[in-house]
Amino acid sequence: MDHDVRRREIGEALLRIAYAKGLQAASMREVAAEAGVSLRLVQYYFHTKDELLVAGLAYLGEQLSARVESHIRALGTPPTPRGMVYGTLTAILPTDEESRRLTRTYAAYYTLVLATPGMATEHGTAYPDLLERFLAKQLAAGGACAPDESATVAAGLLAMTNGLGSSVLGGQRDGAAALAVLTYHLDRLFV
Amino acid sequence: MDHDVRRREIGEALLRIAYAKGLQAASMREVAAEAGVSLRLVQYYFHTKDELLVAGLAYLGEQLSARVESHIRALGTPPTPRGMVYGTLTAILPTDEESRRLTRTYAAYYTLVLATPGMATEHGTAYPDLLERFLAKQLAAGGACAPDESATVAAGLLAMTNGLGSSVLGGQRDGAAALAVLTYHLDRLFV
DNA sequence: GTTTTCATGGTACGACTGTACCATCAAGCG
DNA sequence: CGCTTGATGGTACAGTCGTACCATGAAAAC
Repeated sequence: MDHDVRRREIGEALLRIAYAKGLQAASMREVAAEAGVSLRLVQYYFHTKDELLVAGLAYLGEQLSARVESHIRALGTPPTPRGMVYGTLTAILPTDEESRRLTRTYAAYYTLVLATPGMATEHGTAYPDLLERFLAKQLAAGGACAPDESATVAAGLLAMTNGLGSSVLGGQRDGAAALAVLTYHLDRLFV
Repeated sequence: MDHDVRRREIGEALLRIAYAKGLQAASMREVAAEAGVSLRLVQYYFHTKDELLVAGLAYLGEQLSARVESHIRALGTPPTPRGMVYGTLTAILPTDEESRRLTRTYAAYYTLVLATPGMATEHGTAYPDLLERFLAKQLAAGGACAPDESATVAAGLLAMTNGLGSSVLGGQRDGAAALAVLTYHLDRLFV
């Protein structure tokens, strides 16, 4: 069987466990059972647990960026700057099943990433920075703020979205309420 | 020796470990060593590990709210609504040693709280909600926004602050940059 | 056809983990 | 004085963890 396919299957099993029970519940044996393979196979395709965890984070990053892209693309043509910003931020806000899955799984990785310096930087999670620059460009293009302030506004907006996502995951409010808060602030920006 | 004092000592040891190495590194033995007591004593004062973790979270919550209060009080009299908002939000942004300690330790608890439904609600962390209402009142009093929008603005502001805090902890930017983003948005609100 | 390589299974090992159990010592109380 | 109660120490137990080791079958290479 194809190596990459197998690795992905096992990686997805890890992400399912991380989503449902958190990373601390993700032992090698648990992942093997979830993927329907033997413990030895998990060891075979990922020599060590760290390798498995890192691969899982990479898969998750792929899925997240794919979701953002498809969300923007679904806005139809031509996408206005306002639509780009709206589409990007709503893509990473846990409002539907998929985004809830992605954000919650990412949250499961959060403490691990914090406790492991260099995990985010080395393994494909410079993504927030990229997103922020993209947002800044769209904000400036849309005339939502002065060009020299776009970076600041973008940073604030992305941080707000992440913070709202956390509050949704924590049960403080539901996705609709979070979306309302976000759109209120977006509407204030775009005239 | 006083029971409460002992419990607090051990709880603080737990928080130190959570801050430095994350909660997953906080075993009973590790906590005992950090507190300079025997494993048996940790068991004696906290019958189970869950009890210890919950107590640690409670201590952390105390410290966080104490920090917010003292930060507001340090603004001098009379505190303006703008000062209240500014003081509250900068208190929970990791800009100095103490706030970095508090937020990072809280972040260590984050996944545990998410994975344990009812942990936040049952054990003294309805705090975000309280904070949000307080902010909303100050925003309305300060004329920063229409009274019927103050809840939305407060929610957005608190979410932004939390998101900025996450980015600081994740190494995406430093505390000063986060503070700059926050003050920019606050200045836009208060005339 | 033999041999090497790859993929897979099973299992054992040592190091942890949380918790339970037993012993000891001091203090207070009858 | 004797006895109970609270505080502490040490340690054992059962389970789980990541990882290493050995075996086997199948396919491919020579």
